[in-house]
Amino acid sequence: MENNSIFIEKLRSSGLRPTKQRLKICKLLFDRKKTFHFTISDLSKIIKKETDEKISLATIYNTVHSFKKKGYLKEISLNSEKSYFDTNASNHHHFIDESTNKIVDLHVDEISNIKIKKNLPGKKVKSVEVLVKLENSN
Amino acid sequence: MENNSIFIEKLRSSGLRPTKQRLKICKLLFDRKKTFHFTISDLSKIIKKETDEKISLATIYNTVHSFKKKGYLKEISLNSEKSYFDTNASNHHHFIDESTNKIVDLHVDEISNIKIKKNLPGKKVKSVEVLVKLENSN
DNA sequence: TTACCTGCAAAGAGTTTGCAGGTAG
DNA sequence: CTACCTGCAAACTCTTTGCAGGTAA
Repeated sequence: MENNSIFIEKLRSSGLRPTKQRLKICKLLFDRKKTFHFTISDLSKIIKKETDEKISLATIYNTVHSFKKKGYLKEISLNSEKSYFDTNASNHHHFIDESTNKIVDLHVDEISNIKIKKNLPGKKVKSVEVLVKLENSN
Repeated sequence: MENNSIFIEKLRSSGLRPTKQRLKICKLLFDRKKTFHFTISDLSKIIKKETDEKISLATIYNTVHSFKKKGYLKEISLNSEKSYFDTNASNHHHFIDESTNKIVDLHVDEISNIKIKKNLPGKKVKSVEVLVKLENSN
């Protein structure tokens, strides 16, 4: 499949064979400048719209989950019926606008340094995620 | 229904009539010293165990959601298949132990003050929620 | 050729809804 | 008496799984 070598490598390192469907998913997710926040059904709809084909849910789920496990995608902790994923896998936080349900990134240098003063025996901090909920300021 | 006046008031102020089932739910949720973190199915199982009766899911959902809307319960933003609720409705944060899925409160004075340095036009901050993910430190 | 992949459809899990009979006010 | 409530079951949504035919290596 020609010269999508970056995507092929991403797939292989995630334990996945590079197939036509998965390369399509890669292109949609990673061939963009800005962070992309999506749900599985968003992704499925975009695929159907942009191409005329449709990739089955099973394939989308397994590809997205493999990328998440490998660290190429991050899952966002919202309280929502759906799972949201983020193509920005670096350490950062989120705004969620509750009037529109839009998610916006909040970089670590846009928030004061966070220090946890309590710790639980036998446990260590794996990650600290901040969710800033927004509402209209009318 | 005798002297459960606090619960009756909680229900009425949430727009709900005080019924036997709802008073039972109130007792389980609010008649305790420590914060209680639960899912709807946890609550349903506890009711079945503690009493010999069973309250239908419809009733549990509508009562819990009314309490949440009124601000007596908080919903916790985890990325989980289920919704978690918290009987501590004050401003605070959470630890989530990913090896056991246990939730522990993190009080605001146990974390450094958080300052958001970015703001979005026309929006104001409604809440800031911190989720600290834990893993075993062995 | 072999192991893995795809698409489909069915199955699961959590949540919501419609409805007929029951209860608070 | 009326409006609201309960329990049940069906419906919905999102996600996962099983399987038969297809494809990468």
